[in-house]
Amino acid sequence: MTASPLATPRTDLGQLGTDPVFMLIRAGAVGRARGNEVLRKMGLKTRDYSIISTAATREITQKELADFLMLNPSQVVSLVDDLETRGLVKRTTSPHDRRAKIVVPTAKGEKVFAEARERLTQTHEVLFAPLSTQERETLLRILPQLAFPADLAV
Amino acid sequence: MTASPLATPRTDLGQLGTDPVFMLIRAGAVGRARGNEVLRKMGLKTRDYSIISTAATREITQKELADFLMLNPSQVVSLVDDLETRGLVKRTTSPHDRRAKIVVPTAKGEKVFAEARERLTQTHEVLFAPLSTQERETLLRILPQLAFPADLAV
DNA sequence: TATTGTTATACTCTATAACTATA
DNA sequence: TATAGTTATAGAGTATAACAATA
Repeated sequence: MTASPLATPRTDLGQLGTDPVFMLIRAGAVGRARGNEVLRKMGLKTRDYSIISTAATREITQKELADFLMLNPSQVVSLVDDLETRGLVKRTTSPHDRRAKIVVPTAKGEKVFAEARERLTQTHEVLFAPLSTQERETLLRILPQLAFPADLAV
Repeated sequence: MTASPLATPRTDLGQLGTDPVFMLIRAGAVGRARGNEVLRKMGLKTRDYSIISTAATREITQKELADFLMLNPSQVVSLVDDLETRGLVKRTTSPHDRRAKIVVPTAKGEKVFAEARERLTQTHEVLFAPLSTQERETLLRILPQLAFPADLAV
């Protein structure tokens, strides 16, 4: 058999191997790849999941989704269009601001969300298997500070 | 003034706010955005930096770069083409395998790398400012395991 | 006047297939 | 036969500008 492409870097990572941002990006890419893989048979991508998941647990407008998920507003439009066509979410006009559209999951969307969430949680077991319980706790405490920096936007 | 788009999520993150992979992706995106911002005046992106940085500290072929950076081989071709045109790297044929091209930084490339590295290190000071010394150490110990999983490729 | 969502459009990034030269 | 690099091309993702409705 041929060696894993990841085996070599593991022994000699070079300068980037000490760059925390590079590793955050790569770790995220690994996780996203696994997520897309496991969601594919549901016809979803992690991007879709991020919309449904947020809409299912928070009242949120498209503008807020764009900020939260670091997407362009026009991207949110087409993502929500697609999810709406598939009957997973619907748009409702905000009672406080008739310009804003609140994205709400349908009953079907809730089911899909629950299943997708379950599948993704299983991938986490694998992804974070190398970490001790304490390391996982530390990571969960650290990440929000890096993912949502207090100082202004990105 | 208007509130930061990141202020709201900070108070109520919804379900994704507890998803470690989502936060890895977002933290990486925040870091990359800051990196691109600070490298822009050098005419570089973090993608270019990742090539130069690795070539400057390791003997590496284009194929290995593709695996290490999770890029398509054809992407590496055009990235290296561009860097070579700008006189920052050159290609040399591997003495062990005449198919393989080793990417080597030029003297100019070394200088650019050193300056870029300095600039990026400064952004890290800001990005990781919220973390204690111990948290930073833990993070640096954890990340390689997530970024370079032992089990096969992505 | 400014903002949300929308549309159209351009731009960048990524993936696929076919080719060459080497192995 | 298989692999590294290359090329051409298609597809997916992202960014920009203009507009209508609303604030």
